[in-house]
Amino acid sequence: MKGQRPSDFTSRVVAAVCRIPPGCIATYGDIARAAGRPQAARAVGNIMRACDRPGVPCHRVVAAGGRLGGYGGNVELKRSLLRAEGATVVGLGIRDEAARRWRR
DNA sequence: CTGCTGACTGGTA
DNA sequence: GTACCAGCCAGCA
Repeated sequence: MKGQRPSDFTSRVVAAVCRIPPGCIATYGDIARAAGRPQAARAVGNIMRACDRPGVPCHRVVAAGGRLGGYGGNVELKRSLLRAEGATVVGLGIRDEAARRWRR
């Protein structure tokens, strides 16, 4: 690899999100793990919010348990985008760990 | 330079 | 099954 600077983490996160194929969704933890920080899911969310620019399908990034997480305040839009791509959005009445059961 | 917040996760009560 | 807490990371005031 290469010099792994803290800023590099951001680039890797964006690259990982860009790598998500259409019709597929990844969780913040997955992106964090792909970036090299399995526990940096929070930081990933921060980067998404700070890097919500075209080219980065942040709408394909959802929280664990089937929750959409957030989208600046347009979560419904995010849900529509995922549904349009055929992504299995299970975030309907899920709220907590019981939700992750569908995934585990 | 220091501290807080935040689009999260996992575990325990 | 549901609710709360603690931990980790990066960006910003």
